[in-house]
Amino acid sequence: MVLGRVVMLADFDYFFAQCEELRNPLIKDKPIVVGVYSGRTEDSGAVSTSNYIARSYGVKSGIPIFLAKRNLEGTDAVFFPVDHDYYQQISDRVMQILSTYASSLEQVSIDEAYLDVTSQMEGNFEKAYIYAQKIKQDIKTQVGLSLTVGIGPNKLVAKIACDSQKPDGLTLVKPEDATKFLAPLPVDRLLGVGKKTFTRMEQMGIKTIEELSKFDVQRLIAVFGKTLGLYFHNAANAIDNEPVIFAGEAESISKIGTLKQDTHDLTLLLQKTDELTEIVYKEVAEKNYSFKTISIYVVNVDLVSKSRSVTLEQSTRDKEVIKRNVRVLFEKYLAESSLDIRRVGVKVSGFSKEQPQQKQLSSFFG
DNA sequence: GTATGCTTTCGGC
DNA sequence: TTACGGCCGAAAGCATAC
Repeated sequence: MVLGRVVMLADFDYFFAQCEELRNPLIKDKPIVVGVYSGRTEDSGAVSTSNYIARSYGVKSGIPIFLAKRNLEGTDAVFFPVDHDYYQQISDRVMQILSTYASSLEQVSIDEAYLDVTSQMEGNFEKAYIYAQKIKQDIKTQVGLSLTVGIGPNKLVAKIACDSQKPDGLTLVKPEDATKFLAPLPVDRLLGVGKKTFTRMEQMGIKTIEELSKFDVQRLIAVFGKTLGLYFHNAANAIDNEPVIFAGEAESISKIGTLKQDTHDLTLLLQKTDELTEIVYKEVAEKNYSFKTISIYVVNVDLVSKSRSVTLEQSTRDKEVIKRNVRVLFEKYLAESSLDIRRVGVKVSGFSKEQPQQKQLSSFFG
């Protein structure tokens, strides 16, 4: 007999800021802001995460640090630069604990993971609620962090359940309630529905997931193609068979940095990207990857970002190949755009573990 | 025509 | 009135392959 799946999404609350609270519990009642400082001026940078007290002042992820300071003027707010190594250590600990509760764990980011607990629950959703409370309590006791859990018959429902109540939340959606739960939500809550698709669906008279679920499949297929059309139809009907599987290594490695001064000068730009390349290369070499695609990333003075990339004929693991291609990409880019540049980045992707492909003599004789 | 792959942009955290 | 990170995968748009 095949059990219906029981899937959880565990998502740690305001993770970076909560880690700072953990390190220094005395600041818990204050607004906390964790930000990335570019080093250009005292307060140049952006907010990465803030606790809920800071959020009540409109201080949220992505806003400039100077704005956060202005909003929090007169409060006893505390500001921290991101300490990624520390957050990673905490993440490793909590993920390790979570993994003991599941048959499989799929980490989606530093603070988020899916758990397949079907066999632990024997398919029983009543048990799952108690089980999730136990997990939350265990993490609270062992590590001291709060998290939000969504439970559903698959990843899709678990994710949306999780989003529905934060922080320190626990939302359970039974299989028989799943379609009812999704019905009133706007279609862009579904993975795969971005701005363009949202607009297209809107024009077709589809705004809610319920409307999408009732829409004729054949017409969906006619508009979006077989794969996407079927996917949308299933998702809207709370059907999702994506397994919870151990997520492999990252698909790309990149490094971005803010320049001391805005510039359009190739030599100055390459000076910076060479530094970034060294760091990227070090990580790629440590992981023993070969890579096939090299990209540059540019943020102009107007804060508009652009990227350019090349894909090589053959994968390589050569640092000089990165530098050569970054140079060529920048030469081209600078000829196209006359704006001064504020930030630059280097990215490699298209990884393989093997040595770079080369014609093997043995194949001649095989 | 549909699927696949590559490039660029978008958006979440 | 200005001022503003870094990283990732998803989405979108196109070209080419099947």
